[in-house]
Parts: sequence; structure tokens; C-alpha cells
Amino acid sequence: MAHTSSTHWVRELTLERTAISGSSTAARVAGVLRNYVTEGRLLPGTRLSEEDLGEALGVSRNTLREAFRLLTHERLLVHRFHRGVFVRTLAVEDVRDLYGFRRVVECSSLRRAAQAPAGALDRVRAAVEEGEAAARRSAWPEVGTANMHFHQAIVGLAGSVRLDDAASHVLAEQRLVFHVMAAPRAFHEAYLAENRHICDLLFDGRAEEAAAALERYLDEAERQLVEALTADG
Amino acid sequence: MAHTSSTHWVRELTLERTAISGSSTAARVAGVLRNYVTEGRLLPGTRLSEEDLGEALGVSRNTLREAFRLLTHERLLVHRFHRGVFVRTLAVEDVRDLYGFRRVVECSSLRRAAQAPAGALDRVRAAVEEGEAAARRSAWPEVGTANMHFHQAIVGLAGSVRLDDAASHVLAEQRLVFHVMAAPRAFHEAYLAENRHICDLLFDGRAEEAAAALERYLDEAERQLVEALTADG
DNA sequence: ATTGAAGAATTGTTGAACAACTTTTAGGGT
DNA sequence: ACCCTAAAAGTTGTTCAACAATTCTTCAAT
Repeated sequence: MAHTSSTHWVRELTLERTAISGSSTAARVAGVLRNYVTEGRLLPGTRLSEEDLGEALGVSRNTLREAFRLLTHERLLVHRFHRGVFVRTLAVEDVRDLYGFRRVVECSSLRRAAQAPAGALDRVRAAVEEGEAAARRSAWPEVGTANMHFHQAIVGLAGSVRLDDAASHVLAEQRLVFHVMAAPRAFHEAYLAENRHICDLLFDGRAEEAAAALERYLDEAERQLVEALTADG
Repeated sequence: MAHTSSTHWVRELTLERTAISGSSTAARVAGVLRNYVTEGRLLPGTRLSEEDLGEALGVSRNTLREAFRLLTHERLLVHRFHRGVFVRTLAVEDVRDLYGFRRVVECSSLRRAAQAPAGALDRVRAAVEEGEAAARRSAWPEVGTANMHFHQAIVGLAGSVRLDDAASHVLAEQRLVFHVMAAPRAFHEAYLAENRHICDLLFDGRAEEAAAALERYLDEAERQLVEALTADG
């Protein structure tokens, strides 16, 4: 029966009903689900029942399906015809693919920093400082968030909203796989100094060196994640 | 009245009904509409009425809205709350944005050609030859298609399906603006030799020179399109 | 011309219904 | 026990009809 298969997170969603009332119901539903997925409360592989979720969130199946469609296109959910939607499970090849994307986009954006639009460079530094401040407060989830902002700001140097958009989807998807790291604190903490280093090179006008540093950075992060995935996978 | 406002393309769509019957109705509807948009039969700014289109294609409003959602996310349509969906109209800043994306992604992919996956290089050459063959037959629309394949193949050198995906959306969106060119034949024809040149450099292992050539190529194409847009805009 | 309000038309969302498909369950045969 | 098949149950795919919310149109008054 549908109702007995409800696990804890389905009931939790009922609390989010208050946050759903304004314009574009489907978009807000997608927002709520996106938070649940990226924060790791909805684990990869979980099936999202239309009936259960619709009841929990207080929206109709049609509206819920529109929200699913949005998140499927962001690659946070996968849709199997006549089988339902599931929280995406990233395989090793997906991790390689993600870093392939990031190597191309982020390193190339760094190299073009000289033509960056006004304010873009400052956003990079702001993200670095945001991370350092969060680390001083030992707020490790926020360190992770600041790290995302850092990489998003790097892409922003290219000055293309379409590129920003694609990168934000990739970075959101990336969070699906961070949860496999046993020690997220150590994982994120190690990159604080690296971010600062790249930022300093950038403000020194040494874009090529910054790009090279970022490339090593991405190689190392990919290696660690692949190792963690193959260990338990 | 809804029915009297139907223009020619709405009735044409009725012929496409035969192509709509299999799995995932919404996806096939989206495919039909995508063709209409990228081929220029549906001009930018056109409003897509849910009632008219649903009747013309023989699908319900809900299914049609799912198709709209798909194409909106591909940026071929824009969705204005409570106002409907429209074929996207590209402004000058959109063209700059598109080329900003392409400069980062395509040039960077070219530079990494040495690490390209097996077969990726051959696909670049195949696209060049496809264009040359189409030109010999004076099949100009197909020259345009082959040109898209060429750029898609360049992105494929990076070996990331996510990058391929983002690029295919950008290239599809690009077709929205090609229709403003008064002489599409001359526009596409000029780039045949350029494509061949870049391809030869690539197979010579001179990736850096190829990337530089492509960058000039993109600069010039952007300049021409911006000029065409500001002329009549 | 401009403004404002009534009316028409369109989109946003819901709920129910049925078809299509998948998964589960239950039996039979070996 | 094991494997295969068929019925049953459950879920998704799609349509339809209705109403609420919002925008667009019309038109009179100033």
C-alpha cells in the first residue's frame, strides 16, 4: 500500500507546505525537492511516488509531474518511463564526466579573466572570504556552499549567463556525490587554501598559472571522489 | 476568438499528427515543435496557444504543457506567467552570450584534443566532409546542419556528455538567430574553408593554432550576426 | 487622448477517470 | 526446492472537465 511505504522524509515534507503558496506552484515544489536532494535528505536511488509526494506537499499529480520534469532536466532526478522518478545515483563515469565539464569550463573561464565583466573578479574574492569566514566559525556545511560559490564565480568570469546556467546545474549535480565522502569536513577544508591561492594568482594577473593550479585541483578532487566511490560501490 | 486567430502554421501542424503515436507523447510533441522552431517555420515572438496547438496536434493541454516545459528549458521558448509561451526572440545581448559560451567551450575543447576519446577526432573530419559534400550538391540547408555537426563534434573532443548536452542546446538556440541573415547561403558557405582549415590543423596536432583560428572565426560570426540584428532591429 | 471598470479570453491548478505498463503474487508443473 | 506462467495489484501516462487567478479587450466617461 502506498501509505505504509512512506518513510520519514515523506512526512517531513508536510512541514514544507507552508512554504508553498505564491506564484508558480510547480517551481516552488521543485525548489523544495531540490533542497532535499542537494542536502542529502533524499538519498540517491529513492523513488519519488507521485501519490505520496502529492499528498505530502498538498499539490496535484499534474503539478508534481511538472516539478519532476524540471528537476529531471537538471539531472537531479532520473525518469524511467512507466516506472517513476528516482533521485539520481551517480556512477564513477558520471563523476569523470562532471570533472571533464568543469576542467573545460572553469579553467577556460579563468584564462579569460582579463576580459571579465566588471565585478566578476570581486565575486571570486568574496566567495573565497566567505569560505574562510565559515571555516573560522567551524560551519562546515557553509564551507561547502562557499566552495560552490567560488567555482560559480570562476565561471562567471566568462560573462555568459548560459555558461553560468550550465555550470550551476553541474555544481548542483555534484552535490549528489559529495555525500559519499566519509569525512566531508576534511574534504572541503583542504581546498580553502587552494581557493585562496588561485584567487591571489588571479588578482596578480597570472591567469595562466591560476588555470593550471585549478586543473591540478580538479584532478585531485576527481581522484579522491572516484576512490571513495569505488571503495564501497 | 481562438479559432479565427489560427494562422497557417497551426493548420500545418495537423499533418504532424501521424508522427505522434508511440511512447512519451510529450517528448514527441516537443520534437515536432522543436523542428518547427529551428527550421524557422515558427517565427520568434509567436505565441503558442494551448488550446489551438492542443487541438491541432490532438493532445491534451496537460501533455502540451509538458512539451512546453521541455522546450522552455532548452531556451527555444519563453514562458511568461499567466501570459503563455512564445517562440524565443534573441536580442543582441543574447547573441553575445551565445558566442561567449561557445568561445569558452569550443576553443577549450579544441585545446584538449590530445586527450580526446577514441573516434572523436574522426567525427570532426566527418562533419567537415559532410558540409563539403552538401555544398557540392548546392544543398544549403544541409550545409548549415553539417556546420552544426562540426561544432558539436569539436565539443565532443572534451569527452563530457554534459558538455555535449549544454552545447547542443546552445547550438539549437543559435539557429533561432540564423534566420535573420538575409543571405544564409553566403553566410554558411564562407565557413566551409574555415572548418577544413581548423580540421587540418587539428589532425596535424597543432591544437593551439586550431583554437586560435576558431576564436577568430567565432568573433567574425558574432560580428556579422550583431550587425544584421542591429540593422533591422 | 487618458483613465477606469466591466467583460472576454487565456493560463494555472485540481480531481477524477481510464488506459498502458510494471511489479508482485499465487499456482502448477517438474 | 526451482522455474515458468497467468492473474492481480499497484503505479505511471494521458485525457477530460471544471473552476480559480490573471491578463487582455472593449468601451464609456471625463
